[in-house]
Amino acid sequence: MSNQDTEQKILNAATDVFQSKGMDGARMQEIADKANINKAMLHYYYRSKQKLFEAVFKTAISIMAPKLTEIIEKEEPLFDKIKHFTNSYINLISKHSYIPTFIIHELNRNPEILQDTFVKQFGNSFNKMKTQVNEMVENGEIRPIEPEHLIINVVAMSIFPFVAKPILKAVLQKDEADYQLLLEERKTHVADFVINSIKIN
Amino acid sequence: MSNQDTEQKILNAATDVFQSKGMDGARMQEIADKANINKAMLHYYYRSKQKLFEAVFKTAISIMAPKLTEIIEKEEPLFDKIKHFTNSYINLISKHSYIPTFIIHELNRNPEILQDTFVKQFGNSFNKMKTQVNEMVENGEIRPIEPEHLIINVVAMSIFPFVAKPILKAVLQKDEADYQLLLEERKTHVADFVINSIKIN
DNA sequence: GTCTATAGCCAGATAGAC
DNA sequence: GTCTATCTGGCTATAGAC
Repeated sequence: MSNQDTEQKILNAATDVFQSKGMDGARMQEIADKANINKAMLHYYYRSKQKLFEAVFKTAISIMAPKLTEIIEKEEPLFDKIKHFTNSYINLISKHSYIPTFIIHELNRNPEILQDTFVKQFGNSFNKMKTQVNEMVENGEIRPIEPEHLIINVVAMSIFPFVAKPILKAVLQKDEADYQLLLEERKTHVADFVINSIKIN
Repeated sequence: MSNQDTEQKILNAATDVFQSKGMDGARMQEIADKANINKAMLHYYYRSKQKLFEAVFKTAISIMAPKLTEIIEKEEPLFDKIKHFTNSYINLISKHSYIPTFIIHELNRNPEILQDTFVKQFGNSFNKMKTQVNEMVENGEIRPIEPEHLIINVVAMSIFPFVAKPILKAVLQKDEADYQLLLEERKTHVADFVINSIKIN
């Protein structure tokens, strides 16, 4: 098998295991088993558990971050932006549902692993949206709101149902299919809820 | 020293370590050091790491759950309920800021550890609020909304800023003091935001 | 590049003296 | 109840044959 295939198979297996068990709970043996290769090969390709973890973490950020900056940076009316965001971000997370909890846990363990590049990129995109919101408030087009709170609200309502899935599933007494339905509903519900809150009647 | 004091000292130290490192990342030695006792004593009082962890997890749930059910169960107008919830729940979490991330991570690792009692208690309280919301919608007192989405929204906006603190602090470029200020603002902001969204003008 | 075998370490748990 | 010393198992990592 070619180098690249093996390397990719390892990264895929490592992604599965690290994202569900976390850095500390993950076992190199389990990753090797999932990749159908020998444990020694993991070290041959990635040198150490730490380096393999870093590759997985970096990939996770690179899946979540570009879409986020892309949407809030796009030149379009605020309400459209909000609709696009909730729809495509909830869609994206549905395909990678372990990532948010993984990122949150690992970042709480060790906040330093956040890359500068991501923070700066987001900072720039967010500044544009800040201006957009502030201008609309000044022009009386929407109710007064701090852009920071607005974006936290949108992101929180989009992501939280994924990270709190086990507890929400239990207390709302939903099976897997019902919970998936609820997540689907949120693609439009969250946008409507936010727009209702800030629009002038 | 009395049994109870030692047992409590151990539980406090274990809470610190488990909540910041997680079950897998926690070390019995570190807990012993924090409690200023011998490692063997941990096993004398709690038998195993697993049992000590369960005690910590149970305590964490018992700190978060009663307040939650208490507020949503109280007989009072919906808007007051929302205001009380965001204010006192954000206040409570501020005093135990590691708990939400801890619960979320451990529940994703192993969803079975959720106690039945908590789920049932919450289920009962939530049913009352459900009726309240549905009646207000039918009477045209608030905009149409599914009670489930409403409660997810309120809880998400209250808790998310704590679990995503490292990433939000970085991208919003806030130091610790500024971030605390933002959390303080959310006690009223979240309630206002929600009420604006559902109230009829 | 891929495997087997093993080094070396570290953490949870316990035995046993006091 | 509290300590020291130690057992035991499991895990990362590597040496070395092919």
